[in-house]
Order: sequence, then C-alpha cells, then structure tokens
Amino acid sequence: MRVSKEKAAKNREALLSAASRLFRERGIDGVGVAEIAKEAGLTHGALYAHFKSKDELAAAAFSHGFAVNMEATREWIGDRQLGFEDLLDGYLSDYMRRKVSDGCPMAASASEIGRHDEAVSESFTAAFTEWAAMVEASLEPSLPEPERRKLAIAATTAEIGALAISRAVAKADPALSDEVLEAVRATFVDAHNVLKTRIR
Amino acid sequence: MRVSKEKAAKNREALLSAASRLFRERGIDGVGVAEIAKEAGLTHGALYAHFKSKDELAAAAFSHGFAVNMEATREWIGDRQLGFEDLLDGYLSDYMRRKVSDGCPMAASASEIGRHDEAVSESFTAAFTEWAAMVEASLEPSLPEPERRKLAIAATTAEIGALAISRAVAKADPALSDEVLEAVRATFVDAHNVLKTRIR
DNA sequence: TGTACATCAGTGAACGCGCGTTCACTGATGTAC
DNA sequence: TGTACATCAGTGAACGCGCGTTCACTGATGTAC
Repeated sequence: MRVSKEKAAKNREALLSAASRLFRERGIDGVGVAEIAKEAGLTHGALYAHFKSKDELAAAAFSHGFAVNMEATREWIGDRQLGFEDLLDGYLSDYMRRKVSDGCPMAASASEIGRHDEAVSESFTAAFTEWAAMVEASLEPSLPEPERRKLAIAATTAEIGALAISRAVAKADPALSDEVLEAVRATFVDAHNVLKTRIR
Repeated sequence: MRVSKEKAAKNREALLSAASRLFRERGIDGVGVAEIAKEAGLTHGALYAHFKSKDELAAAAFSHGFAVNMEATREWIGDRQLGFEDLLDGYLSDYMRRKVSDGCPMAASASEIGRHDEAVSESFTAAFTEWAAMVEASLEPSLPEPERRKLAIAATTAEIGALAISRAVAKADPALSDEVLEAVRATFVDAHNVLKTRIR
C-alpha cells in the first residue's frame, strides 16, 4: 500500500544503508536484492519503486556510503588544522583496515567497479575526485601546479590500493599487511617533504 | 570414463586457463563453475575431480594467471637491463589497462580477495611478494635497507592500485584515468631518484 | 472541513534461469601377474 | 606379451536454493473540488 512521503524517503535511506554495507562486505555480485530489501524491512519488489536496477542501486549505494564516510572524516578533522601526514595516518591505519562494512567504499570495491554499469563508474569517479581534492587541500599550499595535483592523485590512488591490498594479504601474511600500509605512508610523507624543500 | 594422465593434466590446465581468464573479466562471484568447465571442454562434475571447491579453483587459477604474466614479463625483459622506470612504464600503460582478461590478476581482483578463502589470500600474497621482489631487484643496487624494500613494496602497491583505479574511472572520466597512471609513475620515479641522490 | 478519487509505495507470486556441490555410474587407463 | 581387474577422470542427473526482474493487486496518502 501507499506510504507517506517521509516514510518512503526513510525506506529509500534504509535500502541505501543496507546495500552500501552489504556490498562492501561481500561485493556487488555477492549479495542479492532480496537480502538487501529484507535488511531494510521491505520486500524485494519495493526496491524497484526506488531504483531501476541492481546496478543503479549499486551506484547510489556507493555514493551514499562515500558521503557518510566523507562526513565522518570532516567531523574527525573538526576544527583542527590537519595536514597531509595526519590524513595518511588516519587512512592507512589498522582501524581503517578492519572497518570494512562501513569503511571506505573505494577500497572495498576498487577492482569490481569496472565490471558494472557506467553509473557505478560515475559514483566511483565522483568519490575519487572529492577525496583527491581533500588530499590536495592538505598539501603545503605553496606547492606549484601541476606537481601539487599530481601528488594528491598519486597519494589518493596509493592509499586506496594500500588498504585493499593490506586486506587481501591480511589472512596469509599479517606482517606484510602492516608493511604495505607503512611503506605507502612513508613514501608519500617523504615525497611531500621533498617537494616542500624544493620550493624553498 | 578414465582418461590418460597427460589428457587429465591438459584438462586441468584448460580449467585453470578458463577460470583464470573468466575470473579476471567478471570476478570470482561473477562466473559459475559450469561455464568454466564448458569453456575447458568438460562438464562441471569433472571440475571436482581436480579441485575441492570453487574457492580452491580460484586460488589455483590466480596463481596460474600470475605465473603466466610473470613469465611474459621475464620474456619482455629478455636480456635487456631494465630499470625501475622501465618496469613502471610497462605496468602503468594503456596496454596494461586494456589487458584485463589476461593481464595482472592482482589488479583485476585486489578488492575481492579478502572476501574469499585463505587459500585465495595465500595465492595473492605469493604473487605480491614475487612481484615486489622483482621491483626491488630493479632499484638502484646501492640503496640501503630498509628503504629499498619499503620503496619496492610501496611501488608495487601503488601500481596495482593505479591499474585498478584507472579501470574503475575509465568509463566515466578517461582523462582522470590517464592522470592516475601518470601521477603514480611520476611520483615513484621521483622518489627513486631522490633516494639515489641521498646515497651519493 | 468534508468528500471523492487518482496516485503510487509496497506486497508477494511468478518468471526462467543459474548457482555450487554430490553421487551413482561409465569405461578407458594403467598395473599386477 | 597377454590377461584380469582395480583405478579414477569424466558424465550428467539431481539436490535445494537463490538470482534479478516483472506485474497484478492493495490500500493509505495526498490532492482537487
């Protein structure tokens, strides 16, 4: 039966939350629409009143999960003046490695994105661009372009890759899993320092 | 019916080739065992004479695909004295980005690995370790440890991440896809040069 | 403010199909004599 | 070299189940008068 506009909006939100969490945990192909709808307290048919297809839901869920993470990051930063090193430390941490179901959706799904609809690729791209902009803003302000943007893009790419790979090797080689995070952190801190030195 | 040892070995090889290719194209959860067996010219039941489960096949297929790529890389290098920059250029290329079905299995599956059996994680870890060793061998020999190993691990991590991400954003933003490859290349070439300069 | 009715979010059965795994069976291979 | 037979890779039916999507229907909501 019909439902009030607010209730419908809440149901949509519940679908996005459930999808977002389940897709990060088990992958887009690892979860069915019925389970997502059930998790949101609905039947699977209702899902198609909100989204045209599973891939459209995947795209929206990706954006939703990223927005929640972005907001949490902004809150974590708060009024502090956090620099590039602080961001790297925050992202390349054991906490983030364990935070799969509500962690960074880019690290959770990077290698699956290319196999789905263009809508999914667009969600990923928007998230990547936004995150890279935040990283660039944390860099030494006086760094010249295009070096500044290049470092931001490389750092964003490397940190997403590092989190994904540290999870991939974690079961088989926990020490290597730590090394991956630390090596990427150290390399980019150093690269930033070198660039800062060059402009002096 | 029973089949000669050579024929059985060839069938196993065909199963690994098919699985390896299909998993890279569509993900482990995106392909069924029946399709893999059919592609190898067998029925699905035969698959279980060679592998205990789909995940065990996934682990073996990953190792198989990586070994083929490693061999191709060694052939590509041949007798030339290729350095770190050459390896980066080779990996972070448009050719590799398009080479999905027979390309680097680490870039194709990085973010899915953590969701499967420990056997799959072990295959990934062995591949990563072997590739990182090759990268380390390409670095300036006089670089001290632990910086040398750290740079090799960071570069390996970043190049796998870069390939996965350049594919993820390719449909939505081809220019950004190129930038990702180039930014990682430039950052690591620079990092290597800086370390070389420091030891002088 | 009250009434009539169009709207549409949500239900649940049905569609055709594929999933991973098991298992009784087949029959050529490979071995023991 | 020939014979008897155990081995086991491969077959294909069957298991129970889940897949994404569609659709006729329900009935409360929201709107027009």
